[in-house]
Amino acid sequence: MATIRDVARRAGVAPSTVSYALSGKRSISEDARKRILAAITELDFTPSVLGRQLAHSRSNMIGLVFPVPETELAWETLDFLPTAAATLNKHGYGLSVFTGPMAPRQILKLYRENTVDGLILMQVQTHDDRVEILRDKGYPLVCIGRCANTAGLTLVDYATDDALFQVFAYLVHLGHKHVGYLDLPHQKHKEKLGYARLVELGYQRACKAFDLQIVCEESGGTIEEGFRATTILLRQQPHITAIVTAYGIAAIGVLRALRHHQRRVPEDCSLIGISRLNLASWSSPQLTSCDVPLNEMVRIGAELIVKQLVGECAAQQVILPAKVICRESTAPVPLSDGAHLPWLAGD
Amino acid sequence: MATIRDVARRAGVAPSTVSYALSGKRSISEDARKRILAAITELDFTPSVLGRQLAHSRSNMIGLVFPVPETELAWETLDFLPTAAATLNKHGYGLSVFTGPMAPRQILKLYRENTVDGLILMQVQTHDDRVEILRDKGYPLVCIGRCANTAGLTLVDYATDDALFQVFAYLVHLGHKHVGYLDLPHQKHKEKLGYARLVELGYQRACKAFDLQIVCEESGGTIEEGFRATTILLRQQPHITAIVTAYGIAAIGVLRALRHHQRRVPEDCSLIGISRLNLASWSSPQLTSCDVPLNEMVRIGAELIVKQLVGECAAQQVILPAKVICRESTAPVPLSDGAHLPWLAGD
DNA sequence: ATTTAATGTCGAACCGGTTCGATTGTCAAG
DNA sequence: CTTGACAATCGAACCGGTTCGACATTAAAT
Repeated sequence: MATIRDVARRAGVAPSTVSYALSGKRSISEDARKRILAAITELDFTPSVLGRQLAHSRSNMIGLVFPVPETELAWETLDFLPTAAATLNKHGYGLSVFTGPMAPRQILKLYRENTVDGLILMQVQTHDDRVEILRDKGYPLVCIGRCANTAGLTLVDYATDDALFQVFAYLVHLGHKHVGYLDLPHQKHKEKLGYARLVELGYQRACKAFDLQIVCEESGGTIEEGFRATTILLRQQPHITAIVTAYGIAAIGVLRALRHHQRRVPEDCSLIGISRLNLASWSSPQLTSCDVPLNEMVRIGAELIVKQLVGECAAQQVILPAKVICRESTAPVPLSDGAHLPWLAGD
Repeated sequence: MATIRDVARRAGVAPSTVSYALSGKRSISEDARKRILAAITELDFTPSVLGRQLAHSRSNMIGLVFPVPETELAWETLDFLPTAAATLNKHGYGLSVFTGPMAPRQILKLYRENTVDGLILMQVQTHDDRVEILRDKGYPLVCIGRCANTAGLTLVDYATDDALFQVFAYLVHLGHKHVGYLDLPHQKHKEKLGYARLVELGYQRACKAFDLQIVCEESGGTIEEGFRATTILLRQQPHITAIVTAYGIAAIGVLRALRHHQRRVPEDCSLIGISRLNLASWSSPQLTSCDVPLNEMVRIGAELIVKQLVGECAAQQVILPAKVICRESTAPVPLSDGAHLPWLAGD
């Protein structure tokens, strides 16, 4: 493979001249430029990125770090990955994917050994060591999600709290009074995912604002858990006319449980929550929900990390607004006395 | 940031000695090793990967190339991406994601400028320029999927042809006679996806082997297309008791269309095909299908590309076997005369 | 005519590890 | 007492671009 020195020799100039001809950082005579371009073509020269990287001590790589999902399928979609790749490529950066639970020192190492120039960090926790350390060192960083102390951080998040509030508001608007709520599991709360904290906040705001009879049951983030929790809810309070879940894929389990217990959705029972777009629109019936725009969030995150590296912006915090998207899983509270539902016949 | 020369000075040895101490490629006295390790700790030294990369002319990066899906949601899942990342990391390589339609020269450039040491290429077409060129140059490459001429290639694929055959065999086994088939659209055939060719092969094998009345309709790979095609199939041949689709997400559209036309699945009409695991198990009813083990395929692909780079293996071709996974969307052909189906009442 | 400025080019140092050949020291075999 | 083999270490070259300071040439300003 030809090097810049080969090109220089062939064109009868110094290597530095070739470099300047390519980068345009100094002016070059038309004559020299022509000879250099010819030499490049003849030698089929492609500059290696490795030399540049070493000279600049930069890898031009952005890392995207996200932990392994609890269950293999819990990621409703990962389409934000190609989105991130495309966005970064557009700006001359590459996307390097890191997965699995990474200790803070492993993440630090990525910067120190120049594996990446910056990171996009997902699944940020309320108190996140990784964020603390990186902020401390001043390494370029964009968080997807919020931690407790966001001072000086660049982050992109979704108004999850407002989403949950809106979900309840929408049910109230439809006339529902008896609502089942699939709470996030204790374990999640303990892990203190930023997400979980916001869900809790929105829930409590809704409880205060609306006069609803809410029954609660903890549910993990799997189909099975959604099924189990729904079954318990229905046993506990057969009168519920709507179920709220903040944990995307568990909604599938809720749908199954409702069907299994002969509740039609949405005629007998509405289902609403927070989910990913494709999960909501692939299921039958399609789910009315606040769709988390993870794709858009990561796209913005990618833009922000690039801006940070170019140094053209201070810390920014972008919170995307929540909005209920009406699909097929919600309806006004049933007017019927529920006579066709055998378990309510005795009422 | 401390360099290897700083460490050497501090430990009172030559830089090369430090390098050897770290790599173990030459023996080092216990005394020197101790001093070097101490110096590393004191200086908080982390070797930069950039120097090593330049010295070796290797980036230790593997690229994963896959085209943009035709519609934004056509990727039922991308969970093979974290899988690939984890597998490669385990072997000391990084995963770099490339997306969008890449011309052969762009891909060539990735190697020439040392952006990647090897590639995993997805969505391989029957006649694929990219593959031809890379094979020609002898660059390390693993294909996910098959092209026509696989000589000298390392690839991982799924026995898609056999999958399609088994799908029909299973329907025959259940006693079905009138089957609707959602064919891949012409456009796809023209693009000559390796996948499409195998589907066609399996379909024709099944047509020959079984005595089935098959009605065919082309369908794109979207929910809407699946819905549209199914509607046409039902109009064309109301007697069909089963539908086969090879295009994952279109199955969702089929389910919707069947419900819309008052066909219960699987009581009135079975649905079966080829799909991704999570698509099949998230839908209601869960789909009986041959699950494409894309995750496993990519994992194996990652292992193979590493082996290729280490040089410890010749070209290998791995074809994962197909198997029908019975879920909820298939049943024996209905014995009833279909009297409850108004459009068959006149029969 | 002389200073000043701008343009074009070169050479060398540098980025941070890696590796080869040479050198020195030590111990055992001849 | 040599000679040979092996262990431990050093110095220098190298990987392939980038960039700074110096220098030469030419054009514009005084």
